[in-house]
Amino acid sequence: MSKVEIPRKSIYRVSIYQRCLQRLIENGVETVSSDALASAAGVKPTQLRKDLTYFGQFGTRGLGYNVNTLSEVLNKVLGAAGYQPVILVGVGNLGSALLRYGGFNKEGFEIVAGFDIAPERRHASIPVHRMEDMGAFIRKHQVRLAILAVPSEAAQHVVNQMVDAGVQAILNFSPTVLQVPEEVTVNNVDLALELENLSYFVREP
Amino acid sequence: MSKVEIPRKSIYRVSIYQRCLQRLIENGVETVSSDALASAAGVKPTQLRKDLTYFGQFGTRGLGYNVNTLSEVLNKVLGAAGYQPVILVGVGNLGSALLRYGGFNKEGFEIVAGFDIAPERRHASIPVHRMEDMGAFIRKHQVRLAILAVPSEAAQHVVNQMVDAGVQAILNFSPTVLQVPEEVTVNNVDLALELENLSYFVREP
DNA sequence: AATTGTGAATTGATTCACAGCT
DNA sequence: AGCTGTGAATCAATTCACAATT
Repeated sequence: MSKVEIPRKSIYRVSIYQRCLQRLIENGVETVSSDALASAAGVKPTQLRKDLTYFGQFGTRGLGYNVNTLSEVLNKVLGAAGYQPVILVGVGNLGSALLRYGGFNKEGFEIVAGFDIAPERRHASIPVHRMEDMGAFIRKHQVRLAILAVPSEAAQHVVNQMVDAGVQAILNFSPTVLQVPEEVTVNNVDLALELENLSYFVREP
Repeated sequence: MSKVEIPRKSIYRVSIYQRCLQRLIENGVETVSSDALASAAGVKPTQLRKDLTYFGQFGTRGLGYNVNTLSEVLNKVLGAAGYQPVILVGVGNLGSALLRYGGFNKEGFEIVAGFDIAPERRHASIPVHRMEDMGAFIRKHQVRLAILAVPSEAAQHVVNQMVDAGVQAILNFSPTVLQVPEEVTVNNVDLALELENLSYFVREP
């Protein structure tokens, strides 16, 4: 078993490196040193190198990394190679704001459906279904990834249904701590909390 | 100098504790143990206690914490006591989605104005001004907190202006690494990255 | 000469274990 | 008896320092 336990933070940073590489490709750059790439990503070069060693050796000593090769490798590592259907559950204030913001629909991701207790909350670009149909939909379309934006009270209940139906990863915008089995991954994004947190750092003149 | 260097993660968690306390208050609970509060917040009780010691001693041995007292203390600690005017810069796709989502306007925060290069992007609830007027506005209204949702290319430039004018903390939704002087705090929220990151954890059946 | 890859050292965060109050 | 507060121990992440490679 090669479970060497890769730190979650490393995986996070790999996504950042990936984005920087994309920009380099656009600019026609062919080779990049750990030094240059790290500074673009806002980390120390040793950290970048250490992060990469979790996945293999991709550089050439004395030279650096081939931008295209590295980008392809990281793509594979991140599993971003294939297509991922995504559902968005909770099409209220925040949910529909997230839909309107198109940023999720890129590079292999597609929000294929919304779900809400009040599905008349219709949305131009994607169909919004009734909550009761979520489980069946997940199973039918083999959805593995879900965005959750329901009120806190409903969150845990909805998550249980999702997980039962086969969802493996959840991007959670509801301000609650979710209980999930350990094979399911949750990324929490708590917008109000982020703002609140900042006010600690605002000090008087 | 009492700079004991409080870990940023602790401050983060304090915001979470605060939210759990709020719920307890609503339910009329008067006292809570570190054990109970920690499990509500999804952390270990020792961690909660350790976090609190950075700010003082608020509990009664053998009993627990008084919910009201603790909540007030944490409020003060987080600087959330007063009123904070907030500006939102970049009223495009994401920016206006964030405005529509009302979640920021609570507990002492108020989004007082938006700024955009194309200010005709008018928005029902708040005035959207021209970008050139941002600096003056920040100075005039003593704005210390800003939400940034401009395209990556523009982000650093806008941030420089903000910081010059006196902004001390930025909630950054632009997918870029921002360069700021060390007295300025940035919280990054990169929605696309969060989703991309999750796909690493989605494994085949 | 430049730059990667990595074991060792360091720094930081979490958890333990228990003394100290109530 | 119950629960907090905390120094000491452990665990995890980062950074250093340098050998290996082109």
